[in-house]
Parts: sequence; C-alpha cells; structure tokens
Amino acid sequence: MRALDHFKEATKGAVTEIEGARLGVRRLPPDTTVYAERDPPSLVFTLFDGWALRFKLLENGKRQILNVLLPGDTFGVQPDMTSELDHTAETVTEVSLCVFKQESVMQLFQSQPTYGWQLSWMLAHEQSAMNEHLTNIGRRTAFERLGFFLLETYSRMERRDAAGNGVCEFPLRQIDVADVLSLSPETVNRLLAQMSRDGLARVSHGRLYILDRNRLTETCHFHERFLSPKPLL
Amino acid sequence: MRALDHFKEATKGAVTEIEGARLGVRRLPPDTTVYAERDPPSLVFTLFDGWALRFKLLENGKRQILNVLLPGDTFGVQPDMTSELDHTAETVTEVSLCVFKQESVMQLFQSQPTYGWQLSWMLAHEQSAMNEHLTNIGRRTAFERLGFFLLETYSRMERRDAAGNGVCEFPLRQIDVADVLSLSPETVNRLLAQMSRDGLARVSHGRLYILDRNRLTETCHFHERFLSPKPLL
DNA sequence: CGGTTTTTTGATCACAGTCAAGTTAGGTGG
DNA sequence: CCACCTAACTTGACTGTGATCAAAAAACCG
Repeated sequence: MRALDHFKEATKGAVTEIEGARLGVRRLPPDTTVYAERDPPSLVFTLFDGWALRFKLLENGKRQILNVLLPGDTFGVQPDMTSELDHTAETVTEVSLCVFKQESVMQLFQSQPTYGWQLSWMLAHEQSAMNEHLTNIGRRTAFERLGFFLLETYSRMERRDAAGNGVCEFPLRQIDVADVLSLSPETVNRLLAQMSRDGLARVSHGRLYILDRNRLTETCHFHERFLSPKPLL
Repeated sequence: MRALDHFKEATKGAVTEIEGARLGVRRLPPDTTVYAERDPPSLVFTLFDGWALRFKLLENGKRQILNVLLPGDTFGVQPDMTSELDHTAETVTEVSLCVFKQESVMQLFQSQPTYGWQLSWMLAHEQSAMNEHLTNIGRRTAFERLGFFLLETYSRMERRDAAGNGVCEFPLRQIDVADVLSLSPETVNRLLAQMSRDGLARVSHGRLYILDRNRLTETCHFHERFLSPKPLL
C-alpha cells in the first residue's frame, strides 16, 4: 500500500496547489515533501495520522532532523509572512494532514483572542522540547542520546494511545535516527545491537520494543517531559 | 563598578520578591540567577541592557547554554502556568530588565488580540534560531561552530547598533562559549588562537573583533538569519 | 527471483576531550 | 601603587569516542 512511484512523483509539488483550498484534509504517500526550505510560509499543518520529519540540509550534504512529527502535532507556523521557511518537512509513512491557510489562522486569532495564547502555548512547549533535544545532543554520550530518544518517542506514542505493553510502531530507518541524534548510522546500529543484547530496548520490523523501561530510564537519565496533550487545530 | 560580593549574595534570591510588583524595571549585578529550574513560571522578562544566559544543568555536572540573551530579548515565557520551568537564566554582566507578571501579559492578550500573534511571531523566530543552533552543534566541526557563533553574535549586536567596524562588546568567558557550542574550554581556546593567527576573528579584553568577515562567513557557511528586530514588550 | 536499499560487522582513523602544569590578567587589600 | 590571590586563559601530551571506509549479509519490493 506504500510507495506508488508515479503517484509519489505527482504529489511532489502538489502541496502548493492545496493553497487554493481554504482548509482541508490531505493524504500524502511516504517520503513526500510537505514543504521545502525557501518556500513562502503560507500554510499551517496538523498531522492527523502517520509520521513525518522536519529537517535541515547542510552545504556538506549532512542532514539534521529537527523534530519527529507524530499524530496531533502542528507544524509550519512561521508568523512572519514575508520571510522564507528555514527547513523542510517530509512524510515518513503515508500521512493524512489537515491544511490551513496562514491567513485564516491569523483571522481566527483576531476573532478568538484565546487561540493566540494557545498557539503561543504550543510553541513554548515545542521550544521546551527543543531545549531538551539540544542538551541531549550537546552534552550526552551516544548511548544516552539513543536511549533518551527511544524513551521519549515511546512516551509520546503512549500519550496518543498508540503504545502499550512496551511496544509501538516505529517507522524510522536507522539513518533517520542517526540524523535526529547527530550520529553516524553505523554508531546507531551498534548501539541498538548493544541495547538489544542488554535487554533494554529493541527496534525491528518497524516496531519499537521497550524491554526494561526502568533500567533504560535510569541509565539514560530520561525524565518525562510535559508535552502538548491535545491538538491545537 | 562590578562584582560587589555581598550585594551579589543579597540579590541571589531577591528576584522572587519582585513578584509582588505588577510591572517594573530591575537592575541585577553580574552572575545573578534571574530564575531557576523548577521555579513556577510566573514572570516574563525583557532585557533592557546587559547580557544574560539561559542554560540547563545535567546530572553529570555539564552545562548546556541554550541561548545568549542580548538587549531587547524577551524570555521566561511559559504559557502553561501549571508546569515548572525547565532551565535557568543567569546574568553575565550587570543587567537591567523589565519584569512582567505572567497574568498581566495574558490579560494584555485578551484585550489586544494582535499581541497574541506577536508573541507567537517572536516564539517562532526563537524556534528558528534554535533550529539553526541545533544544526550547528549537531552537524558542523568545532571550527565552524565557533565561527558561526561569533558571526551570529556580532550580527545580533549590529542589529542593536551596538557593533561597528568589526568590533563589539563580548563579556562571555571561554567556558561560556564552550557551553554554548558543546565543546571543551580547551578546544575553544585553541580555536580562538587559530582564528586570531589566521586573521579571521579575535576575542580579547571582553571585546570581539571580526577581522575578516567575508572569509569567516564563507569558511563557516554562516548566513544571516532573520531575527526579531524590535522588542516585543 | 533479481535488484535495490537497509542493516550488520570489522578495521582504522581523527577530532575533540581529558588531564596536568604553567602563564596571564583582573580584582582586592595593604 | 604595588603585592598578592584567585580566576581565567594557555599550552602540551595523551586518550577515547564516535566517524569513516569498506565489504558482506539481510530485508524489502517490484
């Protein structure tokens, strides 16, 4: 049901044509660009279903994933209409997302002041997550980073009732995990092998298994963060 | 005129007593905690004058600086009143900052819907800066990180009309720079020496000298970001 | 079934961290 | 104004974590 190649091609630039729509739901195949760096920021998205990534591409070809997007997450907010987007968003799995015109969101805020506060609230939460992520990458060992990320992701899935019994979907490739954590894919592979051997966690066949949550939480100094529990838009 | 030791001690926890004030300007000596991790987020600050830092402290004693705060920057926004702050803010120099009660900011947004949008705008800009910072730390060499940071800081000072002719104030110690860039202080020292030798940039006596902006910009793949030009509050 | 992508494993290397000692500078008190 | 003391900076030698290079095995997909 995945990767219909010509369909994929067809939708590559198709997202812009949604722009005409004031508001609607769109279905996108895996590995599709939702928006690209340097695009004008005219749309706001909420992910209904599936996984997506926000990332930056560097001069040297390296990729830094900024954020893994799970169902319920809002993205693409760039209140300054004049400037360009500074990153790319791409689907991982098949995805359905809700699309808004930037303008209509702004209008909504005019008429419903509370929403402005809610958007700020969401953005502040995101910032808090970024803080954690930055600290993680900057000041922890490769092992800790990986464990932290797996626990965080599992915990986010749990909050969406999409995880239980230590198992949840996990459609990311090792290279994606590497680009989230600023590691090489080989290192990620070796660490996953080690965690599996140690009975801490395991990723296989697109699933994440948290084998010993307590021990992993402790060895990685993970602590539950306070994440946006309900979708905004 | 700096570092009056007992005065410093006295103000260590004094910021909380400001809370009574609905809104006011406060002067703080260097190396003073503005707010600490786990504090309830009841205040919002705008920096009028001086430098400050937002950072996280880790279990292992390491410190990750999230952000260098320059005059005009707003910080402490945590729209969720119930949760705790996840980082600490500390002054670097003597500082004067404008203090708001979180509540009065919220009320302002109720009556003036536009401000809600403006706050979102500011937060989105900050997020964009964080994206850049994360990418910088995750995917660039130590040399590039440092050059990038120096150029970024100079450029921010310039926008505040506090830089000219390749020179600006720079009150950070090498260990602070190290904690911004997730490097060891020794590495920062060696790289600064190298940049000085190469005629690219120099830091001394609390000043930053950009010696060859073009060459530095190119070697570090720096690109001007779009930063909040005007203060919000 | 064949081709491609992803994962796995091994060997080697290098960038930046750590440890240790010495130098400089800034701030304080006589 | 100078001497002292501490904090910050500097330099060198060595180490280690994680990157890189290379090649094989496995999984996935048409």
